[in-house]
Amino acid sequence: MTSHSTARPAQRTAATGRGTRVRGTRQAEALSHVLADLPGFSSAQDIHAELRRRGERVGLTTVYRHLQVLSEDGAVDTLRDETGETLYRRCETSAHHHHVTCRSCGRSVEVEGRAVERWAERVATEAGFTDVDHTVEIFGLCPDCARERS
Amino acid sequence: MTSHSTARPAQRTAATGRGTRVRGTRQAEALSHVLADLPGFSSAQDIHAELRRRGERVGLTTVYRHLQVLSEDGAVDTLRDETGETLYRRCETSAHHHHVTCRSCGRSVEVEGRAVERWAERVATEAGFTDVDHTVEIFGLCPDCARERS
DNA sequence: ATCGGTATCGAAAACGGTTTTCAGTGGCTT
DNA sequence: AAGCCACTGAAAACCGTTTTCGATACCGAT
Ligand SMILES: [Mn+2]
Ligand SMILES: [Mn+2]
Ligand SMILES: [Zn+2]
Ligand SMILES: [Zn+2]
Repeated sequence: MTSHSTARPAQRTAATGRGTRVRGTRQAEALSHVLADLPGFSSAQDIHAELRRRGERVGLTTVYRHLQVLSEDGAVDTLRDETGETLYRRCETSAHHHHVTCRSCGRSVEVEGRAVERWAERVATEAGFTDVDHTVEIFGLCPDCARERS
Repeated sequence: MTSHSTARPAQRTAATGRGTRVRGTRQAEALSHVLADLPGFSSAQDIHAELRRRGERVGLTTVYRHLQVLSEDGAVDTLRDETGETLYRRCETSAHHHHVTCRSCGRSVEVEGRAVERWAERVATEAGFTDVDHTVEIFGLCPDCARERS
């Protein structure tokens, strides 16, 4: 994916004053650009490192704070890697979906499937559970990493 | 860890014909009993607390160590809750499976389903990924907790 | 421009689960 | 009895993340 997603619904900040968060500040803008460029899931610390590489001066605390808000707003997806570290990636759709993620480089593809949604709902109901929710993550080697490994 | 690459002769507990693995020590035995009694996923600290409640003197470090080994051996299942804490539960089958877990009390049911296995494999393959793996967790309210809540 | 109020920043400290360290203990074999 | 060595556990380290709190940036009002 190329950068510059432009056509973003835009957060009325400078426009209407009392704006929603994110955007508006130099730090939020810089973070937004990095997120638009990173192709896969990255840790907060990796994102912070990328900001510094670009010459942006943003505190790690600020990175964490923005990622948390973006995550709550559904603008970024999160997942935990095997070490327990939280990884972030810009979200491309507002619909419920899951990810196929490369365990080597973090690149990921958003996928959806009624099959797994139905299955989750069914087995939970059969077990007598209500208010059902689920987490599904698929990991593998992306084409590039698989090629590089052979 | 004390690896020592050489095969560990620590299998002598089995030599006494006592049964499955990890055993032999007072601590391992006590942990085994607690795991057998706990009906759902519990944190290492909860398990440690339960041991103390029963009057067993076992160090928290030892609890972590045994749980890690049991987990690697497939004798206990693990999952991470929303706070990132690792939860443990005795595993009842050696076959690949998933869990429907109560987000209120931790009680859980083991389930399996070819539908979700096939779906995961399919979407990953369609995305060009290889060496595919997946994690699936279903959460909800168990009958008891649902009743209690209304 | 100046002032004041408020949202945001960020370095440093705190937090909390987990792992590592390392001196001691105790079970087994000889 | 002696020795080997896996096992133990209190204390410290680890490390990602959150909290604290004084500093700074932003903005409207004067
Ligand atoms: Mn997404
Ligand atoms: Mn499965
Ligand atoms: Zn890759
Ligand atoms: Zn329950």
